[in-house]
Amino acid sequence: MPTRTAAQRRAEARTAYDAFMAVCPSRQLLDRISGKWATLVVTALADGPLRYAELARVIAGVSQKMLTQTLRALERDGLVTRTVTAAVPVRVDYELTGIGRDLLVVLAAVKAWSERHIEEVLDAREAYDAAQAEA
Amino acid sequence: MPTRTAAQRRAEARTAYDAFMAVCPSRQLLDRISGKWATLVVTALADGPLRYAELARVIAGVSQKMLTQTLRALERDGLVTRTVTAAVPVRVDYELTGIGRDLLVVLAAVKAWSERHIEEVLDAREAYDAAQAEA
DNA sequence: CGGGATCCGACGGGATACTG
DNA sequence: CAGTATCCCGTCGGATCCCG
Repeated sequence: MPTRTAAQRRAEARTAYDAFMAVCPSRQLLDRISGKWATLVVTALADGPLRYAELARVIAGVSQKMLTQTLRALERDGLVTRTVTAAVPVRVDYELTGIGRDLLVVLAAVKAWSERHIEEVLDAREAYDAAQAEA
Repeated sequence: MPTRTAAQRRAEARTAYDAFMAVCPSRQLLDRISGKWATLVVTALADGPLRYAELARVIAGVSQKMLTQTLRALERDGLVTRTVTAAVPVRVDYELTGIGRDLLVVLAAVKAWSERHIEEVLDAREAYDAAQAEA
């Protein structure tokens, strides 16, 4: 059961969305799409559809619980499609939607940034911790 | 006390960083910078330094605990500087560093994406929930 | 003003076991 | 293969009180 009716939603929609506002739905969305697992899942689907087990392999260390949970949330938000192929055993493919590919561009930049700047951050941490230790 | 020595870190650094790998430090960094509070704090500092109370006001709904915790983490990672001006009462300013401004570009895109696509996502959710309800 | 310290509930998230 | 269900623990995160 949705917490808001479509009419209520449309009324809200007339005001600008601003994630700095506490109750703005765009902040909830920000909470969703930012975050480790969403970022890794979306970027993992960059080169086309993947099966569940393939995703689990690409994203090393993810538990099935978090993988399933994240995929469901992304599917519900219209960012990923879930295609079941009846067979034995069953085959399930996940693929980015149009809007999902749009998000991919943004999230891929975040992931790439982490990988590009991790060394500087590691050095900064070392310096910070050293300064704290002497104090 | 750091969990790795500088020598160990440097040894690791010779291998490429890939956030898809479970133990890669860049995934820890991804975990840090992705996430609601980090994104909001960094983007809030886009137009220059802000005081603690100003940050708390701009980022509506943030508790002091999370604001302080997030600011400390960003400072430790070298993304934000903390400047204390001795006075009564004390004045503390937070400002993005060079690398912090670099991150801002990426995170601002994430925040903007949320605000731009929230309506489509809301519609997708409604459709998804409706489909689930009838099943 | 800019926090630190503490308590506590809620949820994130891993491990394991079971199913169609 | 692709999940679901359950247990369990750690952390997230808010509320409150206190301090320099």
